[in-house]
Amino acid sequence: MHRKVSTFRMTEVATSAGKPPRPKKSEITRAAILDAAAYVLRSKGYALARLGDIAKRARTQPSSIYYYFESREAIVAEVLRIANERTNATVLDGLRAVPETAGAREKITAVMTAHLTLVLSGDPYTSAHIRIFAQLPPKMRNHFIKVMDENSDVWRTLFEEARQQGVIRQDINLSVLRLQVLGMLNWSIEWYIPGAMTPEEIALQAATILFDGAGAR
Amino acid sequence: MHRKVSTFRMTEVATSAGKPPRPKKSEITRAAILDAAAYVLRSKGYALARLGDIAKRARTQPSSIYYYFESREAIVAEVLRIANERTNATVLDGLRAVPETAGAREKITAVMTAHLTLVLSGDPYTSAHIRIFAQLPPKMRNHFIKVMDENSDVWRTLFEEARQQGVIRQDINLSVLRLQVLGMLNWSIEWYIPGAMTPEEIALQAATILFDGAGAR
DNA sequence: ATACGAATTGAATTTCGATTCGAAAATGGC
DNA sequence: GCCATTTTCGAATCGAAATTCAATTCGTAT
Repeated sequence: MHRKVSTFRMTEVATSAGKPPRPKKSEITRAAILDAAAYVLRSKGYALARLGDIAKRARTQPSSIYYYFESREAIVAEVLRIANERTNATVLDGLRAVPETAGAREKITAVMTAHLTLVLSGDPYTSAHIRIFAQLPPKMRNHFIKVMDENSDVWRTLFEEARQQGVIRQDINLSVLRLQVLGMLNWSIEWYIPGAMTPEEIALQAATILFDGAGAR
Repeated sequence: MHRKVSTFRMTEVATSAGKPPRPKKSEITRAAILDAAAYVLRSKGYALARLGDIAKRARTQPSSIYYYFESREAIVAEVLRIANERTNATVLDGLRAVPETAGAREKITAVMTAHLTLVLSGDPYTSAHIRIFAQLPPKMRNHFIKVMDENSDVWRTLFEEARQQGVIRQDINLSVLRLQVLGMLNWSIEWYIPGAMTPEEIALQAATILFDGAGAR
């Protein structure tokens, strides 16, 4: 029953005749349930995501889900945890892809592109996160507000760096700017339709607006 | 039971001894229920907004609500209808407040300020609308997508006007720009905390970014 | 004061979906 | 093939909330 993920199996390999045998097969099912949950949460929202829907999509039974998770809430929480993990990792990857010596503008553009691409690529975890966040039970919401705040250190740092380098004007409030940019990016999930423009192009336009504005020179 | 709102009472006044007496008292209760619903929807989200919560806040009983509305969904739909009505009216008012002869930039700034002020003033209808929109049952959602699309004609027109006047560069996709701006504004409901900056200041910063960018000149 | 429609109510009903549970079935090592 | 453990499943259970309904109260015009 719902093993804690943190049971370090690695150590077992060394101690040969360890008593607790290591599971492994079930990880697949567990992952399938989470994937299904993310998908259903994204499309139906927190309210209408039934355990039945999730089970069906994961090719299992509602009751079977309880072998892996404590409760419906626990599934949602895990989906969100993974979403944050992915988002953060993706953003960091995006940042690593540009040379350390690059200017703040280039770095911010890279990070914006990475973030938006993840969002619009339809990654169910990230999409679900954005979609249902506002609808969470207060307790869970507060928890993840903390998590998200920690993750936004990258952004904060980059924007400050930009100001240091004189890339961003003094009369702009940095915190608000950061949140406005994230709003511009995250809200796109509400209107984006694949086909017309690629996520990259949209991110690029957002970055252009951010730095140069849409106004004629 | 749930009278159609459209019973024109005005005509009655003239015909003196009209048979159908005009209701009036109940309008108050009906409005109270809607206000309460908007409030609860905003704070708890679509999922957790119980009829009981709404009734309590409206100082009535869950069962009483059915005297005024067909169902829970009907209440939500009416809240959203009003929200759209208000948003649209507010934006139009904002636009009327600036002289017809003003430039597109000035007009767009006015409209952005009007919209954001309504959103951040905490108007429960507007806030509820933004918050729960993504969580609606598909059928209702589709309906309101249409409504919102019609309402965004003002925005569309203004942005096109701006381009005509050469205020917005050619390499910017107008549709995407409009949606990005709305994202920047609407998402603010997720992070705004009264006190630090006024809605007007935030709108102004958004407009500045939109036209001039945050980048140093 | 009375009558009559408007409005409210509390109790009963219904519905629906999460959760529990014990019994099977699959799996894997011997 | 057999045992022990892991995993699945279907049939109840439970609870919460929406909804219905018959009875009552309220408002007001006469």
